[in-house]
Amino acid sequence: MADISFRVNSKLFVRDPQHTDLGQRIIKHSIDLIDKLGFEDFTFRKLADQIESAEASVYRYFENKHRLLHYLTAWYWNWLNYRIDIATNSLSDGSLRLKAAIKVITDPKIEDPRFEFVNEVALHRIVVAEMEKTYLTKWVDNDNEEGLFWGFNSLCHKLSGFINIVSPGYSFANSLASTVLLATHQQLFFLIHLPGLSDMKKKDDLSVQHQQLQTFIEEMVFRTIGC
Amino acid sequence: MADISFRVNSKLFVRDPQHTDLGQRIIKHSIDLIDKLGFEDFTFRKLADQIESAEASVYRYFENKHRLLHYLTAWYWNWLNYRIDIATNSLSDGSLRLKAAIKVITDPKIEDPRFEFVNEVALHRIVVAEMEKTYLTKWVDNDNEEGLFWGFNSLCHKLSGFINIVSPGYSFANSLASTVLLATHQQLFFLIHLPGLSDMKKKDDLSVQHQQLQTFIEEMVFRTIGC
DNA sequence: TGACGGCAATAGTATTACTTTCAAAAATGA
DNA sequence: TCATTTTTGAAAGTAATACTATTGCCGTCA
Repeated sequence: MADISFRVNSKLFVRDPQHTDLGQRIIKHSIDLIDKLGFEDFTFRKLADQIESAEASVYRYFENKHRLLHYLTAWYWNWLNYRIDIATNSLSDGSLRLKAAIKVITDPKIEDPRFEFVNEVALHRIVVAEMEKTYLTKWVDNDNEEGLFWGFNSLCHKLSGFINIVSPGYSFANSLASTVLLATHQQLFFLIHLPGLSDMKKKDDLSVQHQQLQTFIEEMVFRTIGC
Repeated sequence: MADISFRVNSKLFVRDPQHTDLGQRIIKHSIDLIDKLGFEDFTFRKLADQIESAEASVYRYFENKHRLLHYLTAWYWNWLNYRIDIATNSLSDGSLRLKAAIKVITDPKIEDPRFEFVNEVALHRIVVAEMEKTYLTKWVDNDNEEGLFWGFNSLCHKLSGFINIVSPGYSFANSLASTVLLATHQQLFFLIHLPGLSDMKKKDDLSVQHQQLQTFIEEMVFRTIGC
């Protein structure tokens, strides 16, 4: 198996967690713990207990828990970006590429054996439930200057690039792309917690839900840009 | 001037703030303070200092600051709902009604003299910056059971009702409506803080920005539902 | 051997969200 | 108008949290 890892913005961490045993345990167990407790109830103390280390040791890898959330979501966006590359690089037709990208974004997430210490299924749940908290803060402008949103930005621009190839005259490719990325995850949140805000149904099984989601998003994109 | 007020879910407060002097001061100054400090840095202690009252007194009106945010956002959604009613009740054509509703949602917000102790311009900024925090919590399921999202739900269903009149066969009216309501506010956030995610430009003046926003949303809705 | 990086352990700080208690003030109502 | 009830203010207290600071140990590598 190829030994791959994403280059994430070094501002996201104090010390790169990918290169040490403790760092990898921090990533792995923080995903499990945030998924289990929710981000608010998650603390570095609880994480340290879980990995049988000390609170101060976690702070040597991440400045605070907010930056750790940044790191995890950035990793997720990079992962989607990478999977879109794989799914689209053999396709030459613009519409097919856009369609393939939407499929990667809306498909149910399964574990990716290429990344050992990341549970992608749990991480996807975290992104659905907590992602907006990366930017709904008073630090958003500073965080953006430091490039902490590079992963999301980059994915967004990949999508808007695809959109503009299919429909060069469309004026709102970035807005549509960001709306689509957010809506995809928000609709999954609504489906579970606020079902009146979505048309997908809880009772349907996962694959049916995601099929409906894909249809909703695909129709919205292709009709909006005029195809 | 007509003395009107919205009936909000009584679970939103401990004691109805609309009926007492202290309650009205809490509403007025909490809007100003949250707008100024952001929701995280806003505390009942600071609010009490501002209105020259006591922290415990504020707790007699709202169980906690999270419920106060619920109250303010619910008020905002009710306000939009009410203004959509006014803007559409003379229109009989479905497309025109939908268009008018979108205009109310995307138009710049100005102060509404019908509501004395609410600064709608500041409240709109709060909704743009903090709204998602009403449901991105571990209490979301309980809050939903208690009907705390009734205001947003109701607005969403009004919009999806309009959508279904224009296009009865469209299957995702609720999802499209919720996506539109969120996207409208999120794009305004991006425009200010993460401009790479939107196509509206900071340098444009307010009315141009909102004109672009309206065009973006209107195109998205009408093309998606097939008109 | 010894300098150094990495880690554990402990204690400590400032802030926050919220509660409790009690007395004073204001509104109410007979 | 006077007694009663309700509402408010003031002050203190509690538990949890996010984060910091310090110290000293252990293993590695020059």
